[in-house]
Amino acid sequence: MGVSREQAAENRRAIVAAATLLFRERGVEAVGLSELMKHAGFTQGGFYNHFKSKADLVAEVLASAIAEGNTEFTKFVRGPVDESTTALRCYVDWYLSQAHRDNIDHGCPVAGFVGDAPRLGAAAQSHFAGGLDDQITILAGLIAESGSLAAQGERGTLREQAINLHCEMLGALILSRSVAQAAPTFSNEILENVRRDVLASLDERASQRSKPRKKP
Amino acid sequence: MGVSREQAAENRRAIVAAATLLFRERGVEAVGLSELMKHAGFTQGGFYNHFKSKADLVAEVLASAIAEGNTEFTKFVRGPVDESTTALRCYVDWYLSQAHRDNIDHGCPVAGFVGDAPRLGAAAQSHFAGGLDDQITILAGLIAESGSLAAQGERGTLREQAINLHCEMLGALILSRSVAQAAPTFSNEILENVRRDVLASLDERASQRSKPRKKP
DNA sequence: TGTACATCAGTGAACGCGCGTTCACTGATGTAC
DNA sequence: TGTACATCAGTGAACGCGCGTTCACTGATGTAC
Repeated sequence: MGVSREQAAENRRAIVAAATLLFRERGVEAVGLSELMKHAGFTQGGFYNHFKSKADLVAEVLASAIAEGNTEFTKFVRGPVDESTTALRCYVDWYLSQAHRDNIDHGCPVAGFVGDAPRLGAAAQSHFAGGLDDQITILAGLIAESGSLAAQGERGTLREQAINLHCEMLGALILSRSVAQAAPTFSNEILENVRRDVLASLDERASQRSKPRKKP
Repeated sequence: MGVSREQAAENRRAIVAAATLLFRERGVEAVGLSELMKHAGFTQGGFYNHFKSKADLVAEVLASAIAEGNTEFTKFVRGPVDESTTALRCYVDWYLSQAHRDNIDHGCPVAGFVGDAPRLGAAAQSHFAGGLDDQITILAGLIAESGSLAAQGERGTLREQAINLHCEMLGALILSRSVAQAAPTFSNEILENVRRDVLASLDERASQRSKPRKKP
C-alpha cells in the first residue's frame, strides 16, 4: 500500500514478534504463514517482502529470542540484589517458578524451543546451540559471584558446575510443562522439589566452601 | 485382501511399531498417515480399519512406548549386577551414554516424546504423565537398593531425590540431543559432565550414609 | 465334511482443507531533475 | 519547491502439494447350516 522505510522495518519486527509468540506456544511446524501474518496484522502475501522463506524466519526468530532471553538473564547479574540473598538464588527462584512455567511466551528461550530444536534447520540450530552455551556462561558467572562454587576438584570446574545446574533446572522446567495440563499437581511437585534441592545444594556448598574433604 | 484375525492383529502391531519409530525420529506432527502406512507395509486406506483417528494412534503409541520403556528400565533393577557396582550406577551410565542419545528409536520414552508432550491430546498426555511417574518410582527403587540415598532430611524423601535426579539426567539427555547436529562436541560435553557429576554425587552420598551432618 | 454367505482387513482413488510459495497488481514513499 | 517516475511494502487470488479422512470395492477368512 506504500509505506515508509521505518514503517516497513517496524512491520518486519511485528512479524518476528508474532512468530516468536506463536512458535513458542504451539511449535514451529504447527504455525502456518497465513495465520502468522494475520496475527501480525497483515495478509499472507507480504511475508516474502521480508523473508526468503519460512526457514529464514525461523532462524531469525531463534536468534532474536535467544538474544532477548539472555539479555533478560544478564539482569540477574547486574541488577541490585537484596543483601540477604544472591543473584544466583534469585535466578533459580525465578527459573523454577510457576510463573515461568506458565508464561511460555517469554522466559528461557532454550526451554521454549528445545522441543523444536532437533528438527530445526542448520542455521536455526546453530543459534540455538550458541544460546545454550551463552546461558551456561551466564550461569557460571552467577555461581562464581554467589560464592556457591563447590570446592575445586569436588564438582568440577565452574563451567562444569554450570552445565550440571542448568540441566537439572531445564529438565525440571520442561517436565513440569510437559504434564501441566494432564497432571497439574505433579507438575508443581516437580518444580518445587527441584527448586528446594537446588537451593539446598547452594546453601551446602556455600557453607562448605574452603574446607574441602577428601574422598575415602 | 482377506486376512486372518491373528494376521490382522499382527499388522496392527506393525503399524504401532512403525509409528513409534517415526514419531520418535521426527515428531508426531511431521509424520503423515500415508507415509506411516507405507513404512508398515500397507496402503493408506487401511489405517482406519485399526484406528479411529490419528489422535487415537498417538495415544496408543504413547502408552505402548511407555510400557515398553519402563519394562526395559526394570531390567536394571532385576538383572544380575556385578558385585563392584550397583544397578543405579549402570542405569545412570546407560542413560547418559552417547548410545542412548543417538538411538532415539528406543530408550527413554519420556525423553523421546517430551518435545511433543505439550501439544498431545488429553489421552496421550495422560499416558505420558503416568509414564513419567512410573519412571520416578523405578528410579526411587534403584536409589533405595543402591544405598545412595542421602541422609534423611538432607535431600528430601526417596521420591524427591528420584525426581531431582531424573530432571538432571533427562535435561542433560535432551539438551545433548538438541545440539547433537549443530555442535557435536558440546553435545558430548553436556552428557559426560552430567554423568560425572551424578556418579560423583552417588559416591559421596554412599560414603556419607548414616553420618548426617547438621546445617549451621 | 461341504456348500453358501457374512465379515472385515485390505486396496487405492477421491474428498476438502491448509500448507508454503508465487504472482500480477496497487499506490504511497522516496528520488531525480 | 514542483513535477515525473522508480521503488517496493503492501494486497489477495492462485499454484501444486500433502495432509487426515472417507469411500466403493475386493476377496480370503470364518461361520451357519
